[in-house]
Amino acid sequence: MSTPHAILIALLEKPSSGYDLARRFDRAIGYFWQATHQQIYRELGRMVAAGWVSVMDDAAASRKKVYAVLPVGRDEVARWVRETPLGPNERNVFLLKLRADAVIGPLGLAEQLARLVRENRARLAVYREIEQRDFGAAVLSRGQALQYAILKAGIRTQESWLAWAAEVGPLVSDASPDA
Amino acid sequence: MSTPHAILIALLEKPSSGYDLARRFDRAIGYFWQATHQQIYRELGRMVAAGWVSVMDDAAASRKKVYAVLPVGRDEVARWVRETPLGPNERNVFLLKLRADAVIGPLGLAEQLARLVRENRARLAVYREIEQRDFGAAVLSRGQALQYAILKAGIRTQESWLAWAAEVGPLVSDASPDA
DNA sequence: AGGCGCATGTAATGGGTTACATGATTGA
DNA sequence: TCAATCATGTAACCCATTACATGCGCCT
Repeated sequence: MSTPHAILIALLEKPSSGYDLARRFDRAIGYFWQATHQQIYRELGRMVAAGWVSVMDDAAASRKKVYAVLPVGRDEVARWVRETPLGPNERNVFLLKLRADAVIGPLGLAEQLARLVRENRARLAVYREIEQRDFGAAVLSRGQALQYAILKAGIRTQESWLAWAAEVGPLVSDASPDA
Repeated sequence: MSTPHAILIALLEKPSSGYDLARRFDRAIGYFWQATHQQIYRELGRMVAAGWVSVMDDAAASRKKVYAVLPVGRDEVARWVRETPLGPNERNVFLLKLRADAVIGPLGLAEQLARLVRENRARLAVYREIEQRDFGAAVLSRGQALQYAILKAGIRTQESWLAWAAEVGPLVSDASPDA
């Protein structure tokens, strides 16, 4: 999932301490992208060394260090979003890139989305074939019914994601809306 | 995800060689549960040592080793399905357990499914609150629209999974259908 | 005075990923 | 005979997970 970039993006949204980051990753953020506080502290250390983020002692809470993304780190996020190809099945990574796109201007995600859509459509077609071939019978045994249920989980997931993708498409389209 | 148990269950469905297992994990199976051939060979070695599976040279293809699950391994699968609690967000692990349930009799998954349903309903409620609180405005900026899209991905996922769970419920219910 | 939550870290383990390696079979 | 696929493995690295550790501040 690329923990460092997930952290960078979270810091772009709001500069935070390691502790606060850990809490954010425990809450809403953590449903898609997970990181423990140990990973967070380790990556923060590395990223400070790399010059991607800065550290400052919090004025209010004495023993708190607030991390913020430096321009170099911002560029690194943009580079990662643009250049790192998405594996199949990496929808949550795409969501992470969307988050980056929401914070720092448009990054041209249309092509990557289109690719995901193509792959997921293809997978859905495969599932549909299996469905017709293996589960066409009127009566299924318990085992078959369960295997069918597993397949249906896949089918539903694909369909629901594709419907979502159709909605987001316009938001990441490179062409201006009314050109 | 527990690679060893994923392999055991795949072997229960069909005794295979390491190579064939790797191919199965590359295809349909691998959409939910992934394992490279190196992991597979390592785990097969361990499980043979543990007495969970047996090895036999394939009669047809000379240099092929066919692995099959022994009774002890079968019991281990049943134990794992029953006793290992599901973390939140481990829906694919539940699917893996369903596959085990499909191969070796009913294993009493109703309770675990009910728990997942409760958790996912709660999460959906949280998302709905965020939706109303943060995205009620008529006009959203580009960034807000994208953040909303990310939230909607979560909402859709929850809804679609809950609909699926409602369908599977009867299949794993412990009570007999018409008692 | 003691316990709990805050806040930051270190250390060790185990598993996943990648690269490397070998030999046998099949088809062009 | 050359390349590609089959089939099995070893080795090294990196990362995630778990456990351990420390000290401050607040509340009772």
